[in-house]
Amino acid sequence: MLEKTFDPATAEPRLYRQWEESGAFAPIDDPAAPTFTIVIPPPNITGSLHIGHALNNTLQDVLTRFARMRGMAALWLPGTDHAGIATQMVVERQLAAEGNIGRRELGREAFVERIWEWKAKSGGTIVNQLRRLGASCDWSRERFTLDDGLSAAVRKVFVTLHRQKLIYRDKRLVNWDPHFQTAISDIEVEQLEVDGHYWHLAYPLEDGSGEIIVATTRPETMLGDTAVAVHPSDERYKTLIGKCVRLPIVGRPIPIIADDYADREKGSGAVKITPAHDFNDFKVGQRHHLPIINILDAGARINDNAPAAYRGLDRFEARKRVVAEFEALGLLRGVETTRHAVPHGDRSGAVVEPWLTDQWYVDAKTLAAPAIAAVESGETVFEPRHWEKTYFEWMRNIEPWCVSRQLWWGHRIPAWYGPDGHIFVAETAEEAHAAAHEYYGHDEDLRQDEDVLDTWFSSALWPFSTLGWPAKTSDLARFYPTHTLVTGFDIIFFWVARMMMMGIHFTGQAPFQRVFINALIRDAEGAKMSKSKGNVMNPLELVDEYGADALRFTLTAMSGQARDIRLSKPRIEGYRNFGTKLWNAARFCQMNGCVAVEGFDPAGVTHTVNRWVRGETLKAAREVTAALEACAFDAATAILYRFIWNLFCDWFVEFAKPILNGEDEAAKVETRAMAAWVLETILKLLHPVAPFITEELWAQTALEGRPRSGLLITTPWPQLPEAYADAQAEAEIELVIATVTEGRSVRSELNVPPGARPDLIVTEATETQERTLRTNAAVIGHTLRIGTLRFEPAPPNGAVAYVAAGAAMALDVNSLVDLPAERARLAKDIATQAQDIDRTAKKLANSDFIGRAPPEVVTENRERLAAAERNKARLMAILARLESVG
RNA sequence: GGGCGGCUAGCUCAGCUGGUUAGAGCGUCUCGUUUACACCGAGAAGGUCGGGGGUUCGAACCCCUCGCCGCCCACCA
Repeated sequence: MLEKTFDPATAEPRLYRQWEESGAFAPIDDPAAPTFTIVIPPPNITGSLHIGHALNNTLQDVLTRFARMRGMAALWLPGTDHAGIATQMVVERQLAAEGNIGRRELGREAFVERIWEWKAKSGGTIVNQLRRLGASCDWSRERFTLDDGLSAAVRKVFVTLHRQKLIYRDKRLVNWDPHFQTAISDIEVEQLEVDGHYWHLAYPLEDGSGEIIVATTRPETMLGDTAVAVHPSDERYKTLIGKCVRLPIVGRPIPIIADDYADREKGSGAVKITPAHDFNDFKVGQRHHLPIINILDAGARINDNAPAAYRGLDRFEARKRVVAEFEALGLLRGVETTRHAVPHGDRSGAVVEPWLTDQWYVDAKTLAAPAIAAVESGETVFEPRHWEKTYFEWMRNIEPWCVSRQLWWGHRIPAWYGPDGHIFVAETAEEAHAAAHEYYGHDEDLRQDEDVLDTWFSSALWPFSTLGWPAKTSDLARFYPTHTLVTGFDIIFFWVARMMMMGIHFTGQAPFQRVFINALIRDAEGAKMSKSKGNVMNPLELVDEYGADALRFTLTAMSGQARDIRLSKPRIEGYRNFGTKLWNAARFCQMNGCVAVEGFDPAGVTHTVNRWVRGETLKAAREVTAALEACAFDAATAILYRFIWNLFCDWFVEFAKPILNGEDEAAKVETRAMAAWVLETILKLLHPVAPFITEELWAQTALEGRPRSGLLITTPWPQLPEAYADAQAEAEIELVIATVTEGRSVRSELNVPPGARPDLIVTEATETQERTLRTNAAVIGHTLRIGTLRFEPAPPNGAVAYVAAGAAMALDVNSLVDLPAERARLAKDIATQAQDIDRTAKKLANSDFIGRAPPEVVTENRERLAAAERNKARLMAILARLESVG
């Protein structure tokens, strides 16, 4: 016998172990089976499961389980990301906390060794947390972006792209993070609005004939100024073009140049040019062949290119000093406060500096073209579609991707330098040396590039590197391209776009057929969850509190497209209750001997209730299937919820009761078998979203006397024949339900005592309706709690009439009736009908409507009007009689 | 400055290519120990679909416009 409720705490770990040990997570071997592949967005090894992961991975699991049950070779390939900066940060912090020597003192090799040790101990945390959610990943294929295979893939890609001239070394301005002292890519820069100042500085003309005023928010950069630019057609400055100003503090003469970049509307119209520390100025500098004077070191302190007094000063200190000195020189011409955007490193939070260095770049523009085409052609489809715009927008304006990082944790760049600076790019040191030997004609000492690659470089290869590429493995042949990628919009640029580029370039095929972009989870107030706000919801705690299924169902139900999800506990609680409801329905079935019958064919059932529920089950199965195919997760859960609670529990189980307690043995046998069949179908349909409770019920509602032969996780998905639909049964049960629903409403509004069992007298009904009501008398009797069901031309005195699905009937509540309440009820019903008549009649009186609306819509309205008029007349008659009696 | 998404019941959200009386869950109110379930059952109240204009026989849905809210990209003159 089932317990009263499901106990997730004990059942979940047990069930998960069972699944894992059964081998169900691995794709089936059948070469004929179509494949369905999802590669997990690899979580950072430093991470722990947050609610966003919970959503993202739940959806992946739903899709994977769905595909698996449909007989596909379903592979959900898991793994983790080495997360360069994040991991290096964590271990550095740990070193500091333990009072150890720092990274630099420790040395590169020892430090990296230290990270591997840390990874061995803590790197598996998040993966184990995924198990608690029920994630059915094929753990035997788990990968890590820094494992040997993936590292080999990274080297191969780098070398190949270099040979194709799609990776090159270049000296240009990069976004430099002075905190981590590494270059970062454009998209790792976050523009933050901050309060700042706008200083107006006067630069005296060299010939003493006056001055020119420039405005800046970064006065310290003037130490590296090499020109002042004005617009060529700016009358104010025309005569100054070609002259020089003497740069205050520095004393260097710099030219006044004409360039379109200068905006006459902004500031004074003259702009200082610092090619070494501003992206726009850099371009101006190139156009005019200006010297590039770098005044910052890697830590963003002023270097030796500046006057001695400034050397070693922090940039913000230098800023104050420059302003003070201008003021002292009488050259400060004004200060305004402003709010403006300042670039920050997304990891460090430090203000990023444009800085001139040598870095490795990927020619993203070239790689992007086929990646754009793949989405244009529909080879890869974004879901929801509008994200394609975001993708296109970025891809069409893509800039070279800086992939080198001055870090230690990551893929070391496979480039070696000879003594003369010649670069040998090779997959191994041996190959590099061989190439050097050929180049120099003898052996030479080579020095490997110190830098590592951007973490996203290896992530970009994830869909094929994890399947064994560059080797031509059977996995690669079988599971690539993958089917669906489920991820957040925040990494469309970082990850999705780059996987598209690399995937197409190296395999000729886009890595996914479909990219499903899931929503962002916010708290109940709509605020983004963050540790500092203290509004984070820990998914593991929610699993502890409500069970994994409840959390999964909630996240799935709320993952409507293109929308933030506001997660709140009452919602999760509601879905926990839903599980309990199902559990108890199963318990009811069990108590009534509703056990699956071997060889039972629902096609053969004869009882109306059973034919009806068969058709409804078909409908639900069809709709859930379609919804899951389309990633309409919210629709899928809504259908399941309604079918299970509002149809199976509320109506079918109630209808079954009188049958199961009745005398008709044949009907009992049939209904038991049918109830068991519907329940089994429910368990299957619900399994992808709520795997634990369904698997547990599957086991506990085993065939009579025998355990199940297999687990639900690998049980075939319901594929029901269209012939299960039964319009006649549907119409009949509709009448029964209307009879009961309307009758209940009458009882409630007239305050008929719950215990009273009034007779129900049917006064007007078609022959079919009469037959239906007759055959379902027991069912109506039980659900509406009436005495007898009779057919008489007129209701007895004191009976309360109502209309259900066009049939007129009356509840004989006699002395029980509350007259004023009854009058009010009738008046309300009449008003509703009158309103409907009014609206419909108006529509039908419109000749345009008759002429232009489709005929079926017109007919529909005619019928509607007739029905409403009939109903109104009946109700009026009843009211009149009531008045005469009362 | 460019772009995207949203604005529907007290709250959170559904409403497909325009077509009956705009739905659900939660919350609220009334009633209920009917042997699956109080993590339950029955009933009820509650909405001028952000404002305005237009197209149409007909608009929550299509077009224009305005207003808020959120986000992305660009912007350190």
